[in-house]
Amino acid sequence: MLNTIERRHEIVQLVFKQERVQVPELAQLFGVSTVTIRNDLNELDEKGLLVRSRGGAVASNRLTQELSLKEKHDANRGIKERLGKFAASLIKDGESIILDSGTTTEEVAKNLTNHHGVVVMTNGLNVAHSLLNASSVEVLMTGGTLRKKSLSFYGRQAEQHLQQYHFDKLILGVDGFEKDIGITTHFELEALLNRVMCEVSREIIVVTDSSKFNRKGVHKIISASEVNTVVTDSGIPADIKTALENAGVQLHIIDL
Amino acid sequence: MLNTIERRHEIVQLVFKQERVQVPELAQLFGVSTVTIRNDLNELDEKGLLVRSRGGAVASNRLTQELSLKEKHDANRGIKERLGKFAASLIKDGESIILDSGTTTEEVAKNLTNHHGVVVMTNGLNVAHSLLNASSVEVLMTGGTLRKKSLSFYGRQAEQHLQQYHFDKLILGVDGFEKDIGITTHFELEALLNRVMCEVSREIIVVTDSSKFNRKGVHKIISASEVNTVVTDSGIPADIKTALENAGVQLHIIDL
DNA sequence: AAATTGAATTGAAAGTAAACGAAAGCTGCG
DNA sequence: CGCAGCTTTCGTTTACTTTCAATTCAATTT
Repeated sequence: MLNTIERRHEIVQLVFKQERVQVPELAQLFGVSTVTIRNDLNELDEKGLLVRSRGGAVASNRLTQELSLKEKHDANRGIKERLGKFAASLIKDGESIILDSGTTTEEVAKNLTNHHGVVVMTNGLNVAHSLLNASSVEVLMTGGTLRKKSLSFYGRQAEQHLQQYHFDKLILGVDGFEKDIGITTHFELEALLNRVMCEVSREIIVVTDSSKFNRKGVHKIISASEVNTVVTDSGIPADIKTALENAGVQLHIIDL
Repeated sequence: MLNTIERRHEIVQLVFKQERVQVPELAQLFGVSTVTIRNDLNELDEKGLLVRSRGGAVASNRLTQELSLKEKHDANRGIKERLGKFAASLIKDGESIILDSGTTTEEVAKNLTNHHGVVVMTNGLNVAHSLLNASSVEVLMTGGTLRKKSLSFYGRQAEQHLQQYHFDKLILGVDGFEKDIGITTHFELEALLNRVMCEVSREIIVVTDSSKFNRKGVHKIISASEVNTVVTDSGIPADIKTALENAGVQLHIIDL
């Protein structure tokens, strides 16, 4: 039997997943009365987490935004968690690093709570958020213009800010990784900023689940051979694996 | 037998691991009364380490926090909401503004969702977060060094970033407001940044509940006469009211 | 456009489990 | 000893859910 918060949590998830829900459907699903469901829906509407409609509720934009992140999370969550955990282990106490925005790097951030004296620069709101609990990690942020879709900051200001520092390591999440073209992304400003990140970092670590290989976005960040280290899962295609090894890239492959 | 700190630590781990816990379950597990467990859970909820629910607690994340049944027991919350709403009405479509960090300015942010073409620069993580829903508001962030206690960014980088812009209005929340000394705060870097904010804005609007009058912090931001507009509640002391009026400051007083 | 109709919503009352508050009891420490 | 910080007990209060009746709503049919 779920309590109020859990039930409402589920409702929000459900509304997000299927766009709309109906009162009787929910009542049956949770084994409570329709009145209770109506109370829930009204409360959630009040908080802006969904929009009430007669007979049920529909998703609100806001949610779609906030959860678009969460959802991506779901698809490969398990993998990303493990990649994040491993990537975090590559960071030593006392180092200064850049954490790119994105769900994978967010997982890295979550695993930095026990690191000491680490300085983390990021352009991702979610990353900064995850680092709030890491009491001995200093958090810097690039600032810039917020792209709400990805909860991250871009723009000339962010780039200028980065150029005034130098970091030990950069942990980069990517949209696409092809062996000939290199690392790519869909959003131009992101590519620009990522390029600056690469410039001001001694070591470039790419963390990505294997689904990103042989995919390419429009905007190139850097070529594959410039990457120092890749953390990925065992789904990595064989040809890319050998190509990276030949290029002298250090590969860490996490078994699924 | 575990001591309080150890027990609470265990509780947090447990909540994290199994998503939810229940009071009787924990009471039995640790061999203490349910009242003690409830105290623990309430403490941990305050600290944001979990979210209290009736009968137990659930793991903390963005969603559950919003769902959290208990609204902040901040006595001034109601006032702040109203001040925020009013201050937001001072902003016209198309203007560019700075929103200082803080709970009061966060309330302003929440009321900007229906403004169009507004550009908001902020140094507050919570402000940025609140503006995620405002689809036609562009959000800029100063970046800088994160001060976790106040969820906001400070430092030279933030100041430099601001100096490259010019804004129509600055909405400032303050720690202290004295008629002779002016606006003050407790944290030096905040004072420095706020001073830059004042420099790059045409109009300075201070939003504060009346409890801040005749309190002073260590670091002065600007003197009272430099403020263009003050939004506060009717608890403002009479002498400050007349002093501000004489200084040509525009006063908006919200009735309690 | 008015009337009809069945579903959805609202409001009030009641039951139950949980939470709260105050006072008293423990425990360890200077 | 006496204080401070937890913890317990116990009586009271609150929160949540349900039931049931009354009302509103939306979409037909007349």
